[in-house]
Order: sequence, then structure tokens, then C-alpha cells
Amino acid sequence: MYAATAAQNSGRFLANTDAPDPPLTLKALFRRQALNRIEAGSTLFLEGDQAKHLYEVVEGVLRIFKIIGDGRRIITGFLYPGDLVGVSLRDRYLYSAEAVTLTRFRTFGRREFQDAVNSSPLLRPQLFDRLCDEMAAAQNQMVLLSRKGAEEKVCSFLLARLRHQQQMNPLTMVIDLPMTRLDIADYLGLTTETVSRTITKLTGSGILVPEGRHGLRILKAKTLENIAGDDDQDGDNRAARRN
Amino acid sequence: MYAATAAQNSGRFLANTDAPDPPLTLKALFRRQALNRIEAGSTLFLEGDQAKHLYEVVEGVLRIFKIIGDGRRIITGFLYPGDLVGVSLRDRYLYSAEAVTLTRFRTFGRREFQDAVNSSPLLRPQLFDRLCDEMAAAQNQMVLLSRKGAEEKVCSFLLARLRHQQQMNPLTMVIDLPMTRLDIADYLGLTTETVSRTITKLTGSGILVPEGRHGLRILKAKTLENIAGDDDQDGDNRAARRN
DNA sequence: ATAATTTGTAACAATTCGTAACAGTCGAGC
DNA sequence: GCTCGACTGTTACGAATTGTTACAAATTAT
Repeated sequence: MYAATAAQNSGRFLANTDAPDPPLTLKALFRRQALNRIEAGSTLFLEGDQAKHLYEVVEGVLRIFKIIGDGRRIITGFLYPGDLVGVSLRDRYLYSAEAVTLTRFRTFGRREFQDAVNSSPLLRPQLFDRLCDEMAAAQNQMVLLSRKGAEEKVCSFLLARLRHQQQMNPLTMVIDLPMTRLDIADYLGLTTETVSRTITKLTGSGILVPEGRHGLRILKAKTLENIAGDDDQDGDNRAARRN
Repeated sequence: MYAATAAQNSGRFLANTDAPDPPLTLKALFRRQALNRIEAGSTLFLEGDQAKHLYEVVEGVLRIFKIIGDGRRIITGFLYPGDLVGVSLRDRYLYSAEAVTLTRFRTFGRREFQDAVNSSPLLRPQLFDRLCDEMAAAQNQMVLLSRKGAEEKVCSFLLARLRHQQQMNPLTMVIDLPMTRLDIADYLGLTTETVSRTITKLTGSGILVPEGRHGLRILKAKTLENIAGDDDQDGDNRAARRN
């Protein structure tokens, strides 16, 4: 498998990088691309644009969303460091992408990306797995949007955020929410007021307490889980299961 | 492109089909598989099952759905002839699949399928395009579920069905709805009553008339489009667009 | 024909929305 | 460091949509 010419991934300081040692992972593909940044609120691309590039979020948070006729906005996802944007589409972006916070990212030409993945038996399954995960997330979101009440929606969202942040910091019980209430509302199919009301209610129940401007400290994670009801199985949540 | 050995697609009656002329399309992959059938209401597979196979619907309609804790059901999609089921998942089914009507289908081992696609530069982009279309559909469904009212939901659904049936029969204005009101409700995030109410209202507006048990004749397709509001753009629907 | 399922209608209830007023936070500039 | 102003978030309340419950009608299955 391609005797190491220089080094796996390090030592690429001689500008002329024309010997493309084949990357072993999707992330490695991006690693040589220049790092760009956009300010909070700026647009990365618009729905319907010719999809010439795709992006890897390195730092910050993006929102991807669709707007329908009368201005209603639907945020179909938030993207965090490590996520790829603009993969699962044919030739035009299906959604717009904006920075929630100052965001650093790497860019890759779609054509080149497709070629690279297409010619690498290692990369192909990685891409496929990403698409599958994206699909699974979309389906869970459909469940949330169509059949969950406001409290369940908010708890599901908070729980997902908590889990995500615990991947990096396993002990933490504090959720950082860089997006606004409007963003959260448009992601959960609610209004800002309902999001506020619900968080207030959860605070009143002692499930969480606000911590700083954009932070929430989770006090009763188990209760949060129970309300979120994210179990894919039949019975009730966790405990309490006899009729 | 592989000189035709026997015939493109016909003449495969000698049982021993061991010379695997490489299929040019995904559909061709399935064509040699045996045809199975399941009765209306029967289960093809369950959410969480080990995903050993994938399926191509040949005739009939399937519903794929998830059930959450207290029995709420979410139909994430209906599958019609030509659709593949069980592709975009890692190793367990993300949803259950049942037959809405008597359904004929072909089965393929997932392992073999992956191998076949993986080794064919022709098949790979076809699979990728299918996944992208599936993703696009999921996102449109998120829009529908999170921000559309009952009337918009029903009209969007009916319009999609009409378009689908016009692909086969371009002139028809009659929609066949083999699924029950409950199925439709669980697909649109409504209740059967609301679906009924809405269809009654649309009938009252002269937009459509019931035709037989499972049929609806569309009288004002344009109006249906306007209510559905499925345009991905900014302004109002189709016409009327000057401020 | 009878039973079971599905669909339709109506009155009522519940949740979420929409509007509005108010409070809190952050940043700019003094 | 402080004040002002803009933006974001919170709370309250009336309104609207959809869900709930109940029942009747229609269709299909036994």
C-alpha cells in the first residue's frame, strides 16, 4: 500500500505538494486545504447555488436551513467541528448555510472530492457511513418534528447537545448553546416564546439551571432523558414499565 | 461497453446464470433475483433487525415507520415500484417496513450488494444519487412537518402523489391512495380526523372530488400547488410576484 | 348477514401560537 | 467605568389550530 514517501501526515512544509500521498481518511483529505473563516451571521452558501465546493467545519457552528414562500425558516441542522457540509446533494445546494458563531472551515472542490473518494476503496465506505448517519439523524428529526410536544422537543435537543459535548469533555454537565432561541425554535418547529417557556419550566422543575448567557447546567440528566423519550424501543422510558 | 453476450435483458431462462455479466444499472442488479410477495399488512422487517438484505419494490406499496415509547407511530416514507429499501443504513434497520397493499419485491444480500456496487464505477454514482434524492426528500419532509399547517401538508402530499402517478400516466388527474387515513396522518404528523376534515374542506372548495373508495380526482391542480407551497424560492407561488 | 374496520362529522379540550410589554445582556462610545 | 441603544430573551394572555372524544355511516371481511 504505497510505501510511505515522506511521512503519513506530518512534514509537509515544502510548498510543492504535488505528490498526493493518498489520504486514509476523509478528514485527512481536507487537512491540506487552507483554513478559511467567516464571521457570525455570514453566509457560506445559498440554497440553489451551484454546488462547487464542500466544506469541513474546523471550529465554530453553522446552521443549515431552508426558507419557504412566506419567510418561514426551517433549520435542518447545526454543524459542528468535524462535520462535512455539502456532501449529500447532486449539483445544487439543498439548503443555505450560515455561521452561528465565528467559524473556521476548510474548502474542497466537489469534483475533486468525488474523484478522490471514488478512487479510494478506503474512503468510499467512510463517505457511505457518513451519509447513513446523516440519514439516520434526518429520520430522528422527522420523529421529533411530527410527534413530539414542545417539552419533548426541547429535552431531546438539550440531551443531544449534552451528549455531543460529553464526547469531548465526558464529565461536563453544562451545555453551551451558541445559537439564539430563534435558531433553536426554527430547528425544533416551535416559536422562540415556546422555547423560552419550556426552558423556564424545566428550570422550575429543577432539571436544569441557566449558567451564564448561553449556558445550561443539567441537574437531572435522567429526568431529561425520560422526557425526551428518545428510546427507539416499545415500552416506556427506562424504568416504570408495568401495566 | 461489454458486447452483448446473449441479449440485454431478455432471454435468461437457462437456470445456470453463473456468468455474471456485470449489471449496468442498480435495477439490473436485482433483475435476476427471485420475485417474492407479502400480503397487505405483513411485515417485511422490523426496526433494529440485523440488516442482512435490501429490497426492491416491484409492485405494490410499502410503508416504513418508527414507533416511539408510548406507541406513537411516524411513517417516514411510502415506497413504490422501483424504490429500494434498506440501503442507507449501517447494519441495523432504522425503521420497520410493512406492506400497505399486496407487494412484490426482489431481495438482495446487503454484503453482495455492497460488493457489487463497490466494484462498479458505473453503479457507484447511481447509488450516490439515490442517497442524495433520499436525503432531499427527507429534508423536504422536515419542512413539511415543522412549518406547514394541516391544509398545506395534505395538499403537498396529494400533489406529490399526483406527480408520481403522472410519471406513469401523464394525463391522469385521479390519485389513488392505497394507504389508510391513519397512514396518511402518521406520515403528515396529523390525526385521521384532521386529514378527513381537510379533504372534506378541499372537496368543498371544488379543488377535488372523491372518486371511489381510494381515489381522488383533482379538479384544480394549480390551486393545489398554491396551497401546498412547495416552491423552494423566496417570492409567492408561481404567478403573483410583484411588490 | 353480521362483525370488524375504516372513514366522516361534530362538540369540546388542550397545546401552541401570536401579540405585546418588559427585562436582561452586550457592545459602542463617551 | 458608565450610559445608551440594539438585540435577545422572558412572561402573560387571548386567539387559533389541531387533537380528543364520541358516535354514525360506509365499506370490507368473515
